[in-house]
Amino acid sequence: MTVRTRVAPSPTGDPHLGTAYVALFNWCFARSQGGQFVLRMEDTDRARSSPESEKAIVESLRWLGLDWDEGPDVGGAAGPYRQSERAELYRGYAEQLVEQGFAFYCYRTAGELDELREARRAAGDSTALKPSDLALPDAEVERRRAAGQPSVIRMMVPEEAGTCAVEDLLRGTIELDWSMVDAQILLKSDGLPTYHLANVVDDHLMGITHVLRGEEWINSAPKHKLLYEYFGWDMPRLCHLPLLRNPDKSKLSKRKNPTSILYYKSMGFLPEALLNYLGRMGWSMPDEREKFSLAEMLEQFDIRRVSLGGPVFDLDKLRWLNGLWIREDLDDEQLAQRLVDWAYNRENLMAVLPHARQRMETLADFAPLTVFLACGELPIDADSFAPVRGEPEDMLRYLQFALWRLEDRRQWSRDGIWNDMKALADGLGVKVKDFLAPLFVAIAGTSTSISVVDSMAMLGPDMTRARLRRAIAVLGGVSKKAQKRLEKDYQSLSEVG
RNA sequence: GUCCCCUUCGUCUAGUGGUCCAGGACCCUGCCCUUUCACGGCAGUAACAGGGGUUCGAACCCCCUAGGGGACGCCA
Repeated sequence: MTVRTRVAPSPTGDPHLGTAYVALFNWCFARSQGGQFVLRMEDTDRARSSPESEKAIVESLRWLGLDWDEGPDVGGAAGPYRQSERAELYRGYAEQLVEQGFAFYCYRTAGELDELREARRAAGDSTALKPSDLALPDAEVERRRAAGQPSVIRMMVPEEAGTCAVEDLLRGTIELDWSMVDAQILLKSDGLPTYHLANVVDDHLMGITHVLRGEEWINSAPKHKLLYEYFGWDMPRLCHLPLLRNPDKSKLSKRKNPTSILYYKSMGFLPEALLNYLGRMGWSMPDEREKFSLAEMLEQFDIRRVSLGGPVFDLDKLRWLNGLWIREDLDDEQLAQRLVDWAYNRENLMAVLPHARQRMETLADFAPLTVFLACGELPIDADSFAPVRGEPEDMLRYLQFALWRLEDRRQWSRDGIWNDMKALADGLGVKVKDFLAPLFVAIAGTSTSISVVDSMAMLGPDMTRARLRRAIAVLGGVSKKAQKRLEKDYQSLSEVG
């Protein structure tokens, strides 16, 4: 058997906890059955693919202690992404389906699609567009083709009433209504495949027998089943895992919770403990023990012990578990080494020193100056902002705008951050110095510190965003109403900029 | 709105018809240990979403309702 995890680089390049979670269960499942576990880099979307984000994911999984087998190299399976090669590969398969009558070219425009969906929705139907909805008169198709309008390849789907039965390892048979299944685009107008096509083609070429993926994919299973039938290929067995949740039960998301593995690393969590904790999400040891290594989990692994309710990611419990690992599994020698590797390494010191040295009169000045770089959450409260001049309302605005801007930032670099902050200050018509003042407190815990922009660059995207979020909360937060107004201001600011 | 999935303490969970007036862990509270804090030890608060069935018997099986979540993209 061969089990794979698709790893999808996020636009910001942060390796997501959910990816590690699914990878862990795929790993355990494959290994416990004596099978192969392979990775498939998912970057059919041009905007998401970058060597950096691929590297970040791969390194995070390695850091956690998950290893994988080298799968067959299907146009760059886990190695560097080779877009042109893969584009050709999928185009071939898409065109094959067109020839066989299982797919068709579609010249509809985005505006037309919106209208069609709106009409269906208004009628109380599902918004799934069927081949007949999308059809155009031959003459019109010919006209658009001649005019050089872009086209996509869509798959044929059943239009009559009925259901599609999908087998799930944990849930048994799931019946999905065909009315919900639209004529999915397989090949985009830029020539690249969508997930659905790439997923099916890759899995077949890689000889995948089992797919463990997030619950969010249940609804697209009929499309995948259909594609396997069209191609005449064997379909892998499916298993949908529950989704990790925010404290409010919604799908774990960056906006509400730090989700990057790198964040937890910089918060000082041990990889063993983080992996252990993920293994406790929706899964339990037969003897209910809380602390276990990956090897121990593998020893006892049984996919049927997965519980289906979406588990809420609880930082308190993770902290407790991490403490257990530190106390019970590391002697002083090992703990010292972990500390050095984590924060007090040469590379980190060399990065801060240029900023710290001007402010140092004794060596002892170094630690107080830089503590904020080596601690998770800053001990700040509303009073911490007292030295900052200006209205609390303005401070909140600055912090919120900075946060929004940095949430969109893809490349995390000192200069990029600086440009963002400068642009915001200019847009607001305030001095950069005043704009940055509350940020100092949020990031470093004090209004007198080394360059806040450099600090943010060193702390990394997730730690920076987390601190900004916390500062906003500490200052009383932004009410729903205020947020709406801020969003509007922010929008108009961005448009001008 | 339509479809799908899910539902045991605040949170993570054990539990697959009787051994459950529901067990463990985090959190919280109290006590002990201790020069402080923490660790550790002990104790306590706290849940089967609701309603109908099936059965001698239901947290466990079936149905309905409610709640939560997900999907409905030229994102994955």
